[in-house]
Amino acid sequence: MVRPVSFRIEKENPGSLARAGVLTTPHGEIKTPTFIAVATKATVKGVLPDRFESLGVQSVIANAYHLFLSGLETVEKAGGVGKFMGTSLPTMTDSGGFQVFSLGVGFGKKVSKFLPEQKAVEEGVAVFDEELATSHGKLAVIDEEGVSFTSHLDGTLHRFTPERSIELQHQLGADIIFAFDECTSPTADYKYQKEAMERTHRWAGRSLKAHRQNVEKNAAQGIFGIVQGGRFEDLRIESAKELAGMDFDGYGIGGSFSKEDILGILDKVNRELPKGKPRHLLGIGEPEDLFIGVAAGIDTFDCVLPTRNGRNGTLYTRAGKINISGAQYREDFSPPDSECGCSVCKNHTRAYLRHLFRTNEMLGPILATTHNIRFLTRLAEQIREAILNGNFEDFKEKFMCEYKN
RNA sequence: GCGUCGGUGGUAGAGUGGUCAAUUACACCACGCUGUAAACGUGGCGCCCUUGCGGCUACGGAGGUUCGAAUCCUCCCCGGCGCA
Repeated sequence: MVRPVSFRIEKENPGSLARAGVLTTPHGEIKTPTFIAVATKATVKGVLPDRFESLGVQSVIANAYHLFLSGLETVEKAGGVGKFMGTSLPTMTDSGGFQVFSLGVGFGKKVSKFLPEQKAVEEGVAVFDEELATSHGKLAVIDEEGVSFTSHLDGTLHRFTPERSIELQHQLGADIIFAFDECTSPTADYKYQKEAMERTHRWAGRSLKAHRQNVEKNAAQGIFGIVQGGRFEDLRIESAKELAGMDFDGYGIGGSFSKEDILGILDKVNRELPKGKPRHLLGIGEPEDLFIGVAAGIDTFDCVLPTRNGRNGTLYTRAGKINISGAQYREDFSPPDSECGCSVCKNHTRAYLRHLFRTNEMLGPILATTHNIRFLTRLAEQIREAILNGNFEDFKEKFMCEYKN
């Protein structure tokens, strides 16, 4: 049968794993490399859906955990997350695995290890030790079958299993869904990392099976597996090999937290994955990351930074990031980025954006986010062009030379 | 003119004999955010420096009481309110 999601490589870059390609989905093609905008709760915060195309956004990724907690039924009745949002672009949903991590370790960078205790599961009913969870300030506890967690919104108890996550993602109806994985803390020790990775592999198998068994959804949605293994090279390679042996439509690289972490071994991971299938780097997407990722064989990226930074007043420019509320921009009547060409750069000045942020006007975050999104999608477009023209290395060097941060 | 209440750091506003260079908020300055519990968070915010449980100057002004005052007393200046 013809799969709903397929990938075609147009051109490879000699000397690296970089390639330009086309990812085909039921809702159209995605030209890669590209940046996927994050729409966690069915909205790219601050960006009107009817502007996606003019901003070069080819696809958005929503989140099963967040939409499960609010709006699931509505989204399903609306005809899926894309239709609900009012966009005809291809969509993706993340499985919620990352939330297990962020809720499990608490918020912020102060990560701690998960409780490895095996929670008994009887007759498919979750046994949740609330005291155990709350005593550690955590909202989630993991066991072999899945994860029990309390909603960060109202404290209600819920349980995700690979099967459940896939079911939710079927209801959300995105073109591409992700296997349910366990995203570990980057500081987790080898033993736990290995344990979590092996569990993720088992969950990957269950996720895949749950998806393929649903004939209708299997014909309408593609599924990506997620490589784990933390910062350990051998685990990452083992994970890639293991996942490569499963019949996924594409792969996500998860659990990456910094350039120091996964980006250094990314190419080794990607060499183990099927060359002809798309690779998505989950959650990573600073400008420099795009170059590193693409060179290591990544096709698509998603990252909250362009939107979050936009809301918080940080703008991307060719020369690096700037904090627009800085005093030095008070009378800077130049555009955010002189070469960007987006509607914000065409019509507005740094001084105006600064003014909007200082006065707490909602248009400030909106304009900043709009520009940031365009900055990333445009950069990806330029990278794609460079690959097609055979001058990826030159473009990379030129950009990195000017971009400071 | 009499009476009364009040004058604190950019602003508002705590403090009402020592632990006060002075709570807090806002403003201001800087920085950070990487599969979004984030339109959020952290730090700074009198001056000086060899940056220290350091020095100096400060709570309208001048004096005084006291070991010690933003805090008590006296006079002056300024403002609100009331009566003339």
